[in-house]
Amino acid sequence: MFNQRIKIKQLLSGTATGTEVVVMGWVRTFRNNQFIALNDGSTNANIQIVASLGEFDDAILKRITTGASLKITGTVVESLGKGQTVEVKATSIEILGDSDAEKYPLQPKKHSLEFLREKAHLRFRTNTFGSVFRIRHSLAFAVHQFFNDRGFLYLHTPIITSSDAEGAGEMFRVTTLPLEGAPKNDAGEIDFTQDFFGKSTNLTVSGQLEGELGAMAFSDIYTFGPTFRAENSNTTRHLAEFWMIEPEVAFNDLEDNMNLAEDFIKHLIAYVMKNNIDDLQFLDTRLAEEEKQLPTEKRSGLGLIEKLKFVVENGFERITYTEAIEILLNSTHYKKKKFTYDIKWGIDLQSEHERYLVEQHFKKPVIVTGYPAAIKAFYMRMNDGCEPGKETVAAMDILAPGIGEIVGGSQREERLEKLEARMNAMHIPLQEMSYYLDTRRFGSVPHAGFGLGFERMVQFVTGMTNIRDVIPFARTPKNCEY
RNA sequence: UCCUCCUUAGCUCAGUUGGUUAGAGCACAUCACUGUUAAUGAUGGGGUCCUCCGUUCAAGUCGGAGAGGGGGAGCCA
Repeated sequence: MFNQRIKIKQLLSGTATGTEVVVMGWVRTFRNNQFIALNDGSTNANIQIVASLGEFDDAILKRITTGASLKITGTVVESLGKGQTVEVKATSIEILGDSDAEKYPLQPKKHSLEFLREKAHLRFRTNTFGSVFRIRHSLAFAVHQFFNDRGFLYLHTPIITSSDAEGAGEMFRVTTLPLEGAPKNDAGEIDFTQDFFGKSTNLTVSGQLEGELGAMAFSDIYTFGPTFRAENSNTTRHLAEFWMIEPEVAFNDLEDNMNLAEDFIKHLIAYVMKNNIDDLQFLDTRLAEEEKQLPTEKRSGLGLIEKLKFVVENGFERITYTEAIEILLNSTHYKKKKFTYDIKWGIDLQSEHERYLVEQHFKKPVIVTGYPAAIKAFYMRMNDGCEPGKETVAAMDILAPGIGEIVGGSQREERLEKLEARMNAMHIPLQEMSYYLDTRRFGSVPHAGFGLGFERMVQFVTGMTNIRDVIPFARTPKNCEY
């Protein structure tokens, strides 16, 4: 058997001195022709391998370059140096893979995130991305743990869908028809009856509608899968391909929904704080150094770990849309005319408004409920007893410092007549959505759910400011490498 | 899609009112040193100044167009 190695994380967590070990990994630095900092991705901490002078051929030593992969056999010993408590005194060094020092792009120095973004296949080997992607993994695990512990069923909703009425954004078409000379029907339109599925299909923009179908049988379901939006969005918080978590719960109202979302977010953060504290500490330090470059007013004030701790330990602020508008209208920020966009009841809150509420006014996550019906999706439940012209829906958005909207959700409209009326008003074809309306026809129940953008959650927990740095291979307009 | 900023060595960046041979640190190579912590010291190699067009005696520097990237906005998660 080739692989009898010990992982560096395990080795560093208390292997007795004198133990014979095999370690494998990639060279981070090679100092003084004697000291190899070896990393295997299990942790940012390197194990120092000592290649004592005179014990190894120059031909081997020359091949120990940054990025090269090694198999080391040796003994765990107490370190004579100051930077580490233990090290491995090598008895054999095997070069598994050479790395041409002149051509290897990563150097033992700080690289810009922009540069590393273009070297996405190698950036995993850096401390920053090592930490980010270990945390991303932990968050994904914690998602499943949270819902499994609560008896939710993980429902796999389709990636390819024929439903185009969700209205969540521009869709990527899926077709096997030829680009040139696609078959046309009598009306001169492309004839999708000849397409692979016999109809027009797209990549999903949300699993919610299918999720609702599952919730109407299993009571509590969640989805966690890739989602695709063909929006021409060029921002630090949008991707064309991203992962979304969408729980859908029968018998829940809006308040249950908010409680679930808040518990969920707190669970994710607490899990990472428990299981990835060394990675968080690395990112915390990194962020603090980055913030030193910023002018005082742009600094966040709280360190990364402090911020996470604060979120876990404090309740999210809960306000209605109407209250939010009042707060904004009464703010000195508004009176000094510092908002670009006008504020009045009925507008959709702009980024600057959300940021003001979260970062200036409350300084913590805020849940805004009861948005005007006119600016929200058809499936959201109409609130009863609204003033005419000021109809609201049982929607809720969770706004987080630094990234804005992290969760969007609602209690769904379970009353068939009201739902149909709303769909008609919004020109959504009832015929195509007949399957969806069936849930309201046969044993409809109050239910609610939300969507959480997984990458935005990773951004929040890691403090990374650009969403392209929290997904292994980002897909954005005009960019689909790898 | 809109606004704005940027593009000089492998990387990070400097480059004066347009002026002669475009610099630094790191990286890389060679040598020295050898318990180093992004090792150190010496020496050396390394440039389509993003591309094209224009202004000028002269363009890395000024103007225009294009490409790529960053930040912000809209759309949203």
